[in-house]
Amino acid sequence: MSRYDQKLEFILRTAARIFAEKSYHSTSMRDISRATNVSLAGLYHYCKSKEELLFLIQDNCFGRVLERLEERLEGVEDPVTKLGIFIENHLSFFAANMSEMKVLSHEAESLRGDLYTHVSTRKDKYTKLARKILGELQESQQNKQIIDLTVATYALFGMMNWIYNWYDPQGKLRVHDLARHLTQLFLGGFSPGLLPGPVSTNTLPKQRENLSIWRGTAG
Amino acid sequence: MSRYDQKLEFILRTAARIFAEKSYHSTSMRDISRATNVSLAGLYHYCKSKEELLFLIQDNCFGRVLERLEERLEGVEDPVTKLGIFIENHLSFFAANMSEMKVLSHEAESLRGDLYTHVSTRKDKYTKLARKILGELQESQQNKQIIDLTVATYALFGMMNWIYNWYDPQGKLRVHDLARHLTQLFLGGFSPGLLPGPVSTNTLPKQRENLSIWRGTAG
DNA sequence: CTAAGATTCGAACGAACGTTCGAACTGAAA
DNA sequence: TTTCAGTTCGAACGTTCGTTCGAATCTTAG
Repeated sequence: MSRYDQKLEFILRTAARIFAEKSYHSTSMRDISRATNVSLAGLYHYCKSKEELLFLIQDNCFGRVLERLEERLEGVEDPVTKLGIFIENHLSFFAANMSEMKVLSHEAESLRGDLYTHVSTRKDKYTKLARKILGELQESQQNKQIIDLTVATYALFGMMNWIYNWYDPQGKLRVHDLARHLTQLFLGGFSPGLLPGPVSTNTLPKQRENLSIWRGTAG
Repeated sequence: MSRYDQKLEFILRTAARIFAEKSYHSTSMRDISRATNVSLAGLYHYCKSKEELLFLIQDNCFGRVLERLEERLEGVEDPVTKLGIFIENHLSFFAANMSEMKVLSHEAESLRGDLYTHVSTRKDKYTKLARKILGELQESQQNKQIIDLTVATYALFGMMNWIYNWYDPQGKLRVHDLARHLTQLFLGGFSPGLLPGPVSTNTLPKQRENLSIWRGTAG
């Protein structure tokens, strides 16, 4: 690994940390310059723009997650095992690279043009892989079609990606236990056996309500 | 409702839409001026700063969600029903005010100082209410302590709040059905009856791996 | 050593930012 | 009509932004 690559990686790591702390758009190149002890102009020897920094972080991130996932899924047939691997892979990467993964989740729309398209395509591939696993899982059961596949897929990603809002990898809860809990929650639910029957019909508003956030105007 | 209040609300609505589209920090007061047809200086007759705009959006948002939730929860005892109401309330507000709720979820850390504290306190109250409901639900069952309460709470919020990344209120899937699916998924799981047993032990990496996003360096 | 490329940076660029200020306009009360 | 508070805005402020450029410094092959 060349000196150039090492320093670029150091810059990307640092940029990811700051992007995660104060968001991409309110981080200045001067912030990154200060944190890396590389002069403002010097940064542009390692990237052609601030946006490329964000792109490189996101692209590296996705590349590694996908790469490792495909390795781990090789030869596995059982859908339940597949899902377990998927969740474990996603969360352990997340926990080991909180800044980068937060940037990946939170700054999805901060890229524009080709860079955005490139990352979105990868993201789509990743999402579809998850959806496929859930589809296989559903097929392998008797009770089919209970829960919409799209809803389930995004619910899974929501559960997993939301952790950047609360999870502390240094805290008491280990990543592996977190993955176990979320897998169990997703597969078996929070209170298996309970039917949410009365919820779905009795508690609905009986008439049209004003659901607007703002007082006194129609929603 | 005075003319002043009406115009302020119009500005807040518009600002929320733009904040949701291109994020708070990359939206300029000039963008809001252009979209509202209020001059740049004119905006400052209705707010004292750009940050106050964000605060007013978030605070109004939370106020209404909490207010309506407390109304609907009044007198309800059954934890399952409570949870159903909570999810339905959250999601229907989300769907009816996608921009504002996206801003609330996505720009949580964009406020600073007292404004941040104020919104955070409200958010905390809301989170604790959800946690309390889940606690009661867990108490009312035999199988206790299966899933960590903190994990479950944040998983629920992750599932719900993530919808700003994919859900289209104008699309085929109705909010009520979305709420039903998510409630069912959370309570009963995606495939109730399946034990994720083999996942938790067999598929773990047998040795320490490099989990870093970056190639060639230690994680 | 010398030469040549790779790396670094101080200084500056034009553009865009949030905010302010005083003047102009408006509408209703007197 | 006069008055005055409420509302609007053009113009400008000081600051910070991403980026560039030419020169200086460092590294290494010959």
